[in-house]
Formats: sequence, C-alpha cells, structure tokens
Amino acid sequence: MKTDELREKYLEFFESKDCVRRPSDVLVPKGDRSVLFTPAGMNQFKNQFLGVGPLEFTRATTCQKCLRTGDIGNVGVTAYHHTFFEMLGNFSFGDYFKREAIHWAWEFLTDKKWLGLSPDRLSATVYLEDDEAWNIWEQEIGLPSSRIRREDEHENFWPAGAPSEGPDGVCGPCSEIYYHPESGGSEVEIWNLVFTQFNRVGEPPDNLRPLPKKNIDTGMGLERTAAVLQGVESNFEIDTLRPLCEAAGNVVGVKYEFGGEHGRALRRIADHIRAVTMCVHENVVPSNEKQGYVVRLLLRRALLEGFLIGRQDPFLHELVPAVVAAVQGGYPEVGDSASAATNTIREEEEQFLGIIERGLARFERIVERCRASGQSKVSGEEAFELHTQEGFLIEMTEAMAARHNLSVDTGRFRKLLDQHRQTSGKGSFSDSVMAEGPLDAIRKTVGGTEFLGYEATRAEGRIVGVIAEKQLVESIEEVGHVDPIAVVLDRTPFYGEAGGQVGDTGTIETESATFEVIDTQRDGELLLHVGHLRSGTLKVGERVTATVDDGRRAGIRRAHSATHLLHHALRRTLGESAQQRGSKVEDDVLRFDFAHKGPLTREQIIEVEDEINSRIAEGADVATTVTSQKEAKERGAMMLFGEKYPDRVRMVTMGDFSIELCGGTHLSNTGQVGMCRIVSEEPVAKGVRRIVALTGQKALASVREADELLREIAATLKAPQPQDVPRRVVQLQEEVKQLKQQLAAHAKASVADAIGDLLESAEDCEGVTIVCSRIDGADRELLRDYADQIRSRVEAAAILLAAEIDGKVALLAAVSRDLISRGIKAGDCVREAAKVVGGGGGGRPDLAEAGGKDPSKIDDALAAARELYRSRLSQG
RNA sequence: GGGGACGUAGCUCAAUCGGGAGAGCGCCGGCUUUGCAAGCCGGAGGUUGCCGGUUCGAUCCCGGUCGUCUCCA
Repeated sequence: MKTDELREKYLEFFESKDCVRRPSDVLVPKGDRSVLFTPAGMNQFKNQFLGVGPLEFTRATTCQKCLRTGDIGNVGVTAYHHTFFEMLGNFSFGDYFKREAIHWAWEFLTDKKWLGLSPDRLSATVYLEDDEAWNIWEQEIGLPSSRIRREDEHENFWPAGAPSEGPDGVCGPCSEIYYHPESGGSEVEIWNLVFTQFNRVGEPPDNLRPLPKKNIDTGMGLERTAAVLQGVESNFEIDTLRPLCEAAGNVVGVKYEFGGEHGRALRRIADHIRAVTMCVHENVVPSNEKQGYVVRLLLRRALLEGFLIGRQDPFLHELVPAVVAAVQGGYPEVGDSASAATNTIREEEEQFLGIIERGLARFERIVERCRASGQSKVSGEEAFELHTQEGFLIEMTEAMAARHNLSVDTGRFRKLLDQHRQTSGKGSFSDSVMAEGPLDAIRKTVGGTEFLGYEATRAEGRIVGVIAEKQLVESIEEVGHVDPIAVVLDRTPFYGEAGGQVGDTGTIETESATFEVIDTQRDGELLLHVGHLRSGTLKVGERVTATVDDGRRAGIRRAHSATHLLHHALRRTLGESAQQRGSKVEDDVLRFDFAHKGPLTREQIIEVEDEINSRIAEGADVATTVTSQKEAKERGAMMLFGEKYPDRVRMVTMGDFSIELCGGTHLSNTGQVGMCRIVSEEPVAKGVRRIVALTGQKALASVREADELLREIAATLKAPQPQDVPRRVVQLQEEVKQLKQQLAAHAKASVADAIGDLLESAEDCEGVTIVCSRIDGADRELLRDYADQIRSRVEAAAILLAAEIDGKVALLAAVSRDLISRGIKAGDCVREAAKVVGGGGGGRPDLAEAGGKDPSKIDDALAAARELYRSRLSQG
C-alpha cells in the first residue's frame, strides 16, 4: 500500500466513526511556548483535553506534521527514526474511550477492507495496573494473553513516568500495538493508544484523580506503518522516501544502496532536507535562535554529510524538487514555495561554507600548535571551542584533523558538551504544559468574551472574573495596587492585542467605581482588561459600562488600514515576494516587517509612499465580511504558509486592490487615513526589512517637525535659505579641517623653537645631553614630540619631561637607543621620578611614561631624574 | 531562556606586559612605459561600536549596552 493511500484510508476510517477530519496544525504551534515544534498529533487539541473553551466537536482525526530532534543521532542509523515525520491520530474529548479506541484500532489494522494485517503478527502492551485495557484485549478482541505484555509507567504511561515523577496535570496509561514482521526481524511499535483518564495532583500516593471527562489520544507513525505494509526493512525504503535517498545520492555523486557505504549518510541527507524544506515552507528559516536554530542545525548536518562524501559546494537546495515530489501527496502546497525554499536553503549553505572558511584560520593555528608540540591529538577543549565559537560540527573537525594526520579527543569533547548542556538547561521550558491556569476556570464557566468593538467603542457588560496577583478573586477594592489587575467581562468593546494591533485603553465604570484600562490582552477566547482601580469596589457579577478611548482607537484604525495599503504598495513596487512577516499597529504609528533582500532605494521608498497616498486620495471603500476560509481563498485573499486560519475568517477589502484576512479594526474609507508618511526603513533579520510609518495627526506633526528643525539649522548656520544648508556645512567642515592642520603645523614649529632653548641650557655628562625640564601647557602627545625632536637633534640624549595636566602630573622619559646598552633606561628614570610626585609608571627602555598626583613636587621629580641619569652615566 | 567569541582605515586583519594606532589589498597623486599589466615614490583615509569604571596612562583590565557570529535549551 502506498503511503498516500494509507494516510487517506486512516482518515476515512475514522471519519466513518464520526470523527471530524481536521487539517494538520502548523509545524510551529501558535501561542504554545512549551514546545519549539509540534511533537505529536494531540498538540493542537491541548485545550480540548483540558476541557477549556467551547467544544465544536468531540471526536477528531488528523494526519499531523511533526518534528522531533531528540533522537537526531539515530536518524539514518535505525530503521524508524526521523526528524520530520507524519503522525496519524484519532482523538476523543470526553466522548468514546478505551473500548472503542482498542476495537477500532484492531478493526482498522486487521479488516480486509482497511489494512488487512494478519492478527497473528500483532501484539499489544498495557500499563501494569490497567486491567481494563488488558481485559478488552484479551476477552473482547481475543488476543491470546501470551501476546499481551504489561509494562511499567516509564514504558506505558503518558507522560512517561508521570505517576511518580510528574508533571502534574492530565495524564493516563497507554496501550501500544506492535507488528512482528514476517522476515523475523524485531517487532515494530506502530500505534500508541493513550487513555488520558487522570489528573495528577502532587506527589504519590493517591495523586491520580479520575478526570470527569476521559479522553483518547492515539498516534500511528505514517512512515513506519507504511514500511510495515510495504514489507520493507526501513522507513527510508518506502515509496515516498526511497526516491529521495536516491536523489540525494545523485546530487552528491554516489549511488544510493540501503546497505551501501554511503547509505546512512544519504538517508540523513534525505531526512534532514525534507524537514528543512517543510520548515522553510512554513517560513521557519535558519537563524541562531529557537526554531530557526534547529532548522539551521538540520541543514548544516545534512550539508556536512555530503561534504564528507566529497561534495564541498552548496548542493542541498538541488534536492528541493525531490522533496516536493515526496510530499506532494499530502502537501501539494509545498510546491508553491519551492523556489523560495531553494533560495533560502542555498543562501544558508553558502553562509555556512563561508563560516567554515573563516574558522579555518583558527583550525590551522590549532594544527600548527599540535605539530610544534609534537601532539597527535587535537584536545577536547580545542575541538569544543571550534564547535561553540566557529560552528564546527565535531565530525567536521575530526575529518579535517584526519587530513593532517591528527585525531581528536572526542571523549573530552563530549564531556565539555554535556557540561555546557547542563548550564544551558537551567532556563528551559516549563514542564507542566498540561496544567491549568487561573483563566481556565473562567473559561470553563463562561467560555469566551464577546467582542463588540467593530461596531461600538462603548458598551454595557458584566464582570465575570477578576485576577489580582495571578489569582482569581471575587472582588477588588484596594485603590493603588502596584501590579496591574485584570478584569474579564462577558462582552466588551475593548480590542485585545492581536494581529499586531495593540490593545485598547479606556475605562470600566460601575455606579460607584472607576477602573482605568491601560492595556487589553487576550488569552484564548478571553479578553483581559489590564489596569488599575481608581475608586470604589469591583465585584464579580456587577454590571459595568466599558468605554474605549476613542481618539486613540481612531488613530489605531488609521494606522491599521494604512498597514494594508503599505502591504499592497510594497508588493506592487517590489514584487509578490515582499510578504508580510510581522506588524505592529499603534495610535497613528505602524511598523511593518516584510520579506525583502537588501535595503530599499530612496526611489523605491518614495514610490511606495506615493502609491499609499494615491490610494488614500482615491477614497476607496473599506469593507469587512466574515466568510469561509475556502471562499476567502478563492477571492484571492493573501494567506500565508505557516499560519493556521480558523474555518470562518474575517476578510477586509479595500477598493479592488487589497484583500486581506484580518481581525483588526479598520476605517470605512481609505481617505480617512488623511496622510501616510514613511519615516524609516531598516533591517531586522536576514531577509527581513522593517518600515515605520505615521498616519493622520502624527504624519502631519512629523512633517512640521522636520520643517522646524531645518529652519533652526539654517538659522544657526546663518544660511539665508534652507537650501543653502548643505553647501554651508561642507564649507565649515573644510574650514575645520584646514584649521586643525594649521594648528598641528604650528605646534610642531613651536616645539622646534622651544627645543633650541632647552638644548642651550642642557647639561652635558659623559657626552650625553641630559634634558630634564618642565613643559608647561603640554599634553602627553606634545611631550612625545619634544622627546623625539631632542633625540633627533643631538647625538645622545637622556630626557625627562614633565607637565601638569588637570591638576595631575604627566611624566615622559626618553633616551637615545645607544644608551640602553649602557644601562640607561627610560623606564627606570620615569619610575624614580614618579615616586616623588606620588605615582607610578613604566614603558619601554627607550621611551616610558608615568604620572603622579602632586604637581607641587614636579621640580623635585626633575631633580631626581637628573641625579639618576648622572649617576648611571658616571658609573658606565 | 542560558553560555562563548568577536567588534581597530573602504575591505581582510596585526598591535608582546596597559605605555608613540599599524600591515596587506583597495583609493588618490607623481615617476617609469609607445600603450597595458606591473614596478618605484608620495598621499589621503581612525571617536579602536557606544557608555561608564579602575589607572598617572586603556585598543588592551572590569561593568553595562548595541551589533555580528556561534553553541546549548
């Protein structure tokens, strides 16, 4: 059976059991900080499992795109490990439970209409204490007890080890189904049925409370099951992946054979490039943090495999078409972003090779050091530094060291890496991902907040929850709380921050109390009014009047509608690739990030600004409609890969030029923007630019400000007209430069004059001119000049110069080079002299500097220096 | 979220122990040459990322900040 066929059959089967077929969630789940990537099918149903929020359905089935990197070292080595893979799943939220889950799994696996696997080749495991599951398997399914195994909480509980080790929250026993291949190879786990029936509360014993509503969460690895059905010995041999491995072989110039010399490496390349392509398709691009870093790592590891085989220029991007071919059955849309993915991947490959080249110098130094000291091993420390600072994967260091006949201390390297892991792990993710927060209680009773803000900025509502210091409270009466309080209403005109648009501000009032809202946030379906109680008492259940600051809201609407105009104008000027990557919409201020390489030219910025303002002048209608996702797509609304849209979407259209899906608040006519002005354009990340623009009042104010500034500059420069300013500035710069040069020349000349006097009054000792003198008004620079010129004017000189600078003493000693061998050193002299003025110093034998704190002793210091020179010279 | 390295002329990078900011390439001018390539001579080009501290004195040591690279989570 083909892989695509298996996927379809599974979903069809569970649809026949009244499960709703849901699309795969995106690879990076939105609003879930507990994971980097979607790790399993149930991830998108966390709220349903917790019983939080409304339930649109109680049974579901999906084929979920997943990414896991925990076992990356096993990829290509074992038969069944992947980074990216697909997980088939069926789910129940308080609906069907253990009996149905097991019966249906068995039916799907063994019925001729579906997979038709021989029952004799299947076995199952259950959790030690789960007699219920055991009995279903043994008595109802009729599986012989010899083929049912009981396993402990580390093997057959989710999360693993939860009863004794936690985390707290929803958990339950599982039952795994294994397939025993005809070839006699080892058993394969093909399906895991999780029965989430407990809520863990604290430490054992008696810490597992039965859930009122029990859930089912199952996962069947698509590739793994396909391998079983196709009777092949590895996931990489199935119909979709084998060609990808072969393509990898072609690209690096070797033939792919499963057991061949390069089999493992090519499987890794195939696995990683598939994962990378899927990520890039969803706009998760290589970077140095979080998800982007994982993508980068996958890409680099894949590149390295090819590099070691012998392909040492970018080649991974050439595999994108093969990936598209492999995944098009399930994800035809990946083809749409293939060329963009190819570019992104090629760029990252080039960058990595560039980094290697830069690190090469350091690597060579290490090799050199080993040679010099006769070592045959690169130390673990050195390898670790190459790894953490230059990005050299250890395998690469080893391979390159081998070329120089050196080995690498990998044992030590691993130890250092482990240490590094431990120190870094301190700030890791919270593990109680399935635990409830204070908001979930409100959600359970009232569902969500109804949003009225599209039509009104003032409305009546009822308080359904108050949160102070992270706790639910019944009422709040303390005026002057330091930490903001959150108030939840059943209905509100306040817009909660979303889609880049900031939350509203305003007031919530009862007859006796006033609450100032400084921000509005959302948590799932709830809108949280965040702020401070100004007077009176707020109680849950009270009726209130909620009033949005409508002047501010108007500015936000102008900025938001202008954002759509900007998006439209950018795509018109720069091309379709100038896709939105993020935005922030505030009161008459907007920030817009979009995909584009390199800075925009001044002309392009003006063109964009012109386009926006023509659309404003045109006064096009702005219309919003709520429609199905499908229809919006057909109308040509922009939909981004890597975004997950709800089934019903809000579509905002402007004239005939802009259609976007948007939940924000907008104007009714583009003319109301008034004016839009781009104030900056800058890079924010690789391939992403940011434009900041102003609308309405703020746009006008900024023009005025610039005008005012120019006027001021012109007045200061005494330029008669603003247009004379640039010329005047150039003129002044030139003047300053000339004056500086003149000053320097002058100083030099005056030094020459002064030196004549100094030498005249200098004493001669054993043929050496001793100059110990005070140069008033000199700085350190000038003292050096004096010393240099004295030394160039006489045969042999021993010098100490002093000056008072800022109430402190600066000393400088210098001797002709010939004198050094006679034991006359500038450093010795300057140290002696510095002692006298309460300081210290040092330098080279021919020139040294020092300082001190007591200017009144300068003459004493000069005398001491003279004395030192004399005595040394007479000794010599 | 936690570590590490780096930031010096337009570019690539030096600067020993804290003591005079440099090289190569590029740029400009001159010479040599029939011309080009090259060569020779000369020149311009610096807030040592930014802020603060220690010190008589900081490119160098310490703290902070910004940016780049990188590892781990």
